Amino acid sequence: MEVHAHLIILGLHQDARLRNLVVNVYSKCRCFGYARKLLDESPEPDLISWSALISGYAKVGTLKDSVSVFNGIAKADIVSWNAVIAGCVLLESHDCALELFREMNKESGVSPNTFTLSSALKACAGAGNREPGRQLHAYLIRSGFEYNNYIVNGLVDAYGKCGQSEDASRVFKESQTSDLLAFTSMITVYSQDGQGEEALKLYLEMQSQGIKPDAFVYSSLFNACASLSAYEQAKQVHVQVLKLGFIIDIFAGNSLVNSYAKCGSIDDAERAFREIPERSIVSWSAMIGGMAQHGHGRLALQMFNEMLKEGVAPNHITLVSVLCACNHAGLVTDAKRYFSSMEELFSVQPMEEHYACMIDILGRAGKLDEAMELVNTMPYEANAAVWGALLGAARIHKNVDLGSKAAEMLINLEPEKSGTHILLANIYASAGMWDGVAKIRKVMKDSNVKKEPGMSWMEIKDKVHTFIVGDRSHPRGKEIYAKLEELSEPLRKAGYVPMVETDLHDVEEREKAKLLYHHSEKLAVAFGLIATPPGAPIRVKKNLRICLDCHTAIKLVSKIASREIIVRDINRFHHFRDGLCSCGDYW
DNA sequence: ATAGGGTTAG
Repeated sequence: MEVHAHLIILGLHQDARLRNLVVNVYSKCRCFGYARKLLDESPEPDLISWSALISGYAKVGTLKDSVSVFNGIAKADIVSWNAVIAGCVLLESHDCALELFREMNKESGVSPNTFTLSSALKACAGAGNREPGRQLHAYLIRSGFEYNNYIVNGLVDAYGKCGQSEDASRVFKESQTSDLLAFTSMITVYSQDGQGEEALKLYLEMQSQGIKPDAFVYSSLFNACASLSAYEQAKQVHVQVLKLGFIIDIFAGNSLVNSYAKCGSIDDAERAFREIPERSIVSWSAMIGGMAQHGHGRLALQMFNEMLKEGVAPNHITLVSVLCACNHAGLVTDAKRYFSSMEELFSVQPMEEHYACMIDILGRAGKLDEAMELVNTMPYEANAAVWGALLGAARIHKNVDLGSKAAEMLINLEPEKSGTHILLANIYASAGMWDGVAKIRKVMKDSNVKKEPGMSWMEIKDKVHTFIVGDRSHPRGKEIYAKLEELSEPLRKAGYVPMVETDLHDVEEREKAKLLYHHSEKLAVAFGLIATPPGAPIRVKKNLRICLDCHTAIKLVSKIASREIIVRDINRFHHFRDGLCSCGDYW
């Protein structure tokens, strides 16, 4: 403003070039009123000034003004097109950005450059369901922009966010880039796609090329460790960060908290949490969610209260975690209180997820009527999560009617999932309805639905050991089976009786008992006993829900062998210690 | 003058 005043005094404000410069200064200083007025009055406004104004409006969040300035330009040049498209992306109007991009290509006669394409790719990534597409990708190759770092990064990111990790990886490999951001994008794609091993491998390759990682890389890496449940790996990466002298930033810090929690160490998670200098709502949610998964319901609620005391407002995710904490700890009354007052106290309207969680809580606790009432009165159509919760409740409380109804709905919604059939078969079996079991077996055979094989993992140093039921291919297989044999007598004395569940495999009863004793989680625990020093905790991960028989057996093993055994199954953590499990047999 | 990567649940 002072500059403008000065120019007026000097009588120079009529000079077109100076005028435009002043407009730019105004735009940068976010004095858009002045900038626009000067431009409107200007006899020869230049495109540079208009573009600065377009982008300035977007940066303060007023897309309408940004677009209207753009629309007012008689003949837009490349920079003004780029500015308005980037503005749309910045404000997450991805479809608007792509629409403008199309219009530019078709009607304007202006050709896109790397700036335009970079924004267009980011719009594809943001829209999520719109992959870069053959046309755009082909254009990039034709135009020779293919190996530009911004473009490589944009393509990798867009393919990744659209769930096409193979395309992302192909682009990345072909580009042979050594750009930090492209590496980060590729590592992120792998870690979000559940390919933790690949993420860690690429991180090593990046280091061997002498590329210095930053906090962005580490937040993705910790996520990779979380998805692998790789405690030792997480620790190693954490040590590297500390050695590099980074003060962990908030994203990497949150990621680390989550990672330690998902790797089975809630204590390490809490230490990492306490070390975050400015904890955000994400930090608190991660910590509360972690405690919930570990079955520490009361502690999670304490944490939630501590958060409220510090004046941090919960969001919808925090409240899902809070309800989850109540669920895993069987705190029905608390859950009801939080659920019914969340809107009033925290201004968070209950969403589908909160309803699903509440229905799960009621169902598990055996309040099936209350659960159904909530299903019928909630403002949403019951989705797979809701029917899944009801099916689980029906299994626990042996309710055949509810179980078959829920299963029917689930099979319609997710026909490809085998778990539904299996759970329903379990319900029929526990009610002695063997013809029902046989019918399901036939349906599964006819529709080609295969039971997902149960698998368990155990990490020692930086090697992951995989186990499948009855598998003898592990290098120490003989010792593992010997260990199980050795345990069978003390187990029997402690009261263990094999619970031959209805298995959908066509095997003889005797075979079943043998298979049961060699379930993947039992193999992993036995391996843990022989491969780790006495007294060390044993951490196992399973891809499915832990089976009832294994749950009973591992409780007893924890006492017989004086070991803490931590099993992360598909839903939660089980901490076995001294003959008991943290889930209180409620899972 | 206009462009790139990361965190929490189910």
